[in-house]
Amino acid sequence: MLSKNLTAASTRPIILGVLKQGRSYGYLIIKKIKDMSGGKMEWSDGMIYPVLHKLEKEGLIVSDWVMSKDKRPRKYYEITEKGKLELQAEQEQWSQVTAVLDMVWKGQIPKILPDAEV
Amino acid sequence: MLSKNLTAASTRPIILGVLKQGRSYGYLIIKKIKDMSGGKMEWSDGMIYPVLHKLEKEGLIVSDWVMSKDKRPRKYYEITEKGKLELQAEQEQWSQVTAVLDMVWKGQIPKILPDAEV
DNA sequence: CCGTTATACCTTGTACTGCAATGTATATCG
DNA sequence: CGATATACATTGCAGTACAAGGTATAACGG
Repeated sequence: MLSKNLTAASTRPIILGVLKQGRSYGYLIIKKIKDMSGGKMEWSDGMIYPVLHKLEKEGLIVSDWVMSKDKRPRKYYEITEKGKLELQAEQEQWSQVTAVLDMVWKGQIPKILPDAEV
Repeated sequence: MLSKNLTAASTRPIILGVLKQGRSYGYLIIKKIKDMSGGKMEWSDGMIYPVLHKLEKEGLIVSDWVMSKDKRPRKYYEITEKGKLELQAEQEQWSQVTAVLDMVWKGQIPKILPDAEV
C-alpha cells in the first residue's frame, strides 16, 4: 500500500507514460498499471478519472469516444505534444528526487557541521 | 523546482534518512539537503518544522534542546527505532513506484488489449 | 554604532486536493 | 437470475502543505 502522497505524485507521470506508448482508455490503463507493478498498485475509478479529466483540461491529453466491438462506448485518451513535454519535465524532477533518495538509502549524507564547530 | 506532490512525498524519507546517519537540527538538515541536491532542493523553515513536529508526534524521532558553542539554543532531532522501521517501509514503497516509473521512462508498457480484441 | 546577513525556531490560515463511495449502464458467465 | 466484469462519472470533505510572518540573537562590514 503506497502512501497517499507517493501515489498522488506518481499518478501523472505514469498515466502520461502509458499514453505516450499508445492511446488507451481508463479501464485498460488501470489494468496496465496493475500489471506493471506486479499487482501492487491498484488504482480505482475514483482515482484515475479525475486525474484524466484534469490532464485533458490542461491540454496534456485529448480524448474521443469510440464504440468497441462489443458495443460498449470507450473514451480513448491520447497524449499531446504538450503532454510529452510535461512528461519530460516530470522525468527530470523524479531524477532529482531519486538522486537524493539514493544517497539516503545508501547512507551517504554529507557531514556538514554547524559553523561554530568548523 | 519540484512539484508540490513530489516534494511532499519525499520530505519524510529524506529527513528520516538524514537523521539515521546522525542526529541533527532543522537548520542544518536544510543545509544538508541543499548540498545533497546540488542546490536544487531549497526547503524553507515553514516547510521543514511542521514535518519535524509531526514526525516527533508520531514517535518516529525525538528531540532535545542543546545550547551550542555560540550560546544559541538548538533543537536536536534523533531517529527512533520506530522511525527506522518507517524509513524501511518508505524505501520499499519508493522502490515499487520507481520500478514502475523506470518502465515508463523506458517505454516498456505492457501491450494489454481489451477483451474483445484478444 | 548601525544596517545587513546569517543563524535558529515557531505558527497558522486557507487554498488546494485526493479519492472512496456512490452512481449509471450493460455484457458475460455459471 | 445473480454475480462478475466491463466502462465512465461525480463529489463532499477530511486532510494538508507551506508561504508568510513572527521572535531572537550573533557575526560582519562600513
